Amino acid sequence: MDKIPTPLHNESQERSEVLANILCEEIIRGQLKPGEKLSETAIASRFKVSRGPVREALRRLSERNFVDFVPNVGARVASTSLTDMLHLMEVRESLEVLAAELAAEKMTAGERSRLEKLYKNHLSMFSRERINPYFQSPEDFDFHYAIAKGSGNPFLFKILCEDLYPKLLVCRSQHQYIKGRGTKALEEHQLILAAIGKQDSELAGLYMKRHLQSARASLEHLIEPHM
Amino acid sequence: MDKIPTPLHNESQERSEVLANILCEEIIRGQLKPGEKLSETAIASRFKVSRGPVREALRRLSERNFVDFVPNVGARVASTSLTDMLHLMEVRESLEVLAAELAAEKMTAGERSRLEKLYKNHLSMFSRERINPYFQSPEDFDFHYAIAKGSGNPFLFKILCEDLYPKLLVCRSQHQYIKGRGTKALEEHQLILAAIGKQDSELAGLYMKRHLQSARASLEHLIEPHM
DNA sequence: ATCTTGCACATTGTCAACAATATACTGTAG
DNA sequence: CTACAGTATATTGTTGACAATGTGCAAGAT
Repeated sequence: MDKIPTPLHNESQERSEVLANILCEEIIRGQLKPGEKLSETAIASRFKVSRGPVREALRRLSERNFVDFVPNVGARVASTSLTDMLHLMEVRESLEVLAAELAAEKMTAGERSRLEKLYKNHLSMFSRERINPYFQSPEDFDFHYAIAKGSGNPFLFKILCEDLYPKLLVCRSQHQYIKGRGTKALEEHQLILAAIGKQDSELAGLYMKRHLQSARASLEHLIEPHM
Repeated sequence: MDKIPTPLHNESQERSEVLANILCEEIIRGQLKPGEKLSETAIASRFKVSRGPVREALRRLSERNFVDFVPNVGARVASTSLTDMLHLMEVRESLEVLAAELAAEKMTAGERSRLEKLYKNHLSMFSRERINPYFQSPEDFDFHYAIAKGSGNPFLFKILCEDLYPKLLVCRSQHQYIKGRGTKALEEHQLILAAIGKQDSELAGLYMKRHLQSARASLEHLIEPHM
């Protein structure tokens, strides 16, 4: 017999997980503003659930640093500064160089061809609508996801894709940071792709380093004037 | 009026946090075996609290990957293989090189002298009781903590000190992995310390890389035979 | 003998009421 | 008018009961 799925009820997952995902999404999309109070009762009544699942969801988000949590006071949407973003990029750079090196060593032929297909899709997409800023678009992240996965290191993957990238997305939405490093980023991807194709680990790492360094540099330029 | 603090009640923190810390500690110490079931009711009655705080504590631990959690089934102590440990060391290496480089650039004179004092304590301690394996002892981690802190990058610090190190401790306890790389590790620390003292970022990174590579190598030797 | 089927049990998920703590307000003293 | 104290309110923390789901056992069919 078919189930009739309602937004929150009747799902196979537990409510607290669904809630955490929804709230996380809303924080990333900027619908929940940084510093905004996350009242348990308010959220509970909004989603028509009791406070129990809400509390568990908020605990999870706090563990992942999407909300600041103060005992007996409550949870607020974590606000991330541009300096935070710079720190994140610093860590990201170091980890993605490792990911690129490992990917060059360990990716299977199938994974490599899929990465190439991904790149070609992005290329044709970008040539059609060149206004669209490529850097840090969902497609840009796709490319980096694939490499993180290809590293074969599940911890590396988790830190990059489940911690760092979402956090960067939050930063971006909180600062309307939409950089149009389109063509340049694509060219850099091509170099990385080629190095991985040749299974040249050092080269892949080097190009990845340059790729992210230039991204970080353009971010630093954005910060300097404000100081 | 003075409060009479009972183990769990009357603390300033909330119970779920205290519980999470206790359970985390027990997992690290190996008192809770990998794969062991963590029944909510059992834990609740053991600590004389209701299941609510226990659930929240387990959610937190699951978010930090100390327990595997399956909805509607429950939580179990996460079991980590030696391969996991190798993956962790891979990530650690990359991040600590960054930390050492940043520490060399950014540590204040005060922080540097404190690091040196730390090292000298370890040195004298080790010369007294040289049986004690230094590598991965609490003291060894102290040194790395200080460098992670000195990097000035809070995210880097969090990943290293709150995610990676605890996870490594779990691995160690689950495999009785106690390596006695004592003198060698201390010598390596001295090189790192000197480089940081000279504020030579590249050199500090290089020595840190070698330090962790040799640690990882000795771990790999441990794994090979089992394959 | 082995595989299903159904029931009983145990465990987890959710809820609503109660207790403890923090916040906001109001009135008073300086 | 400002600063402080005390109280009222709102929010969070905890609890025990109830509902939903998963697990294991036992009886019967193949």
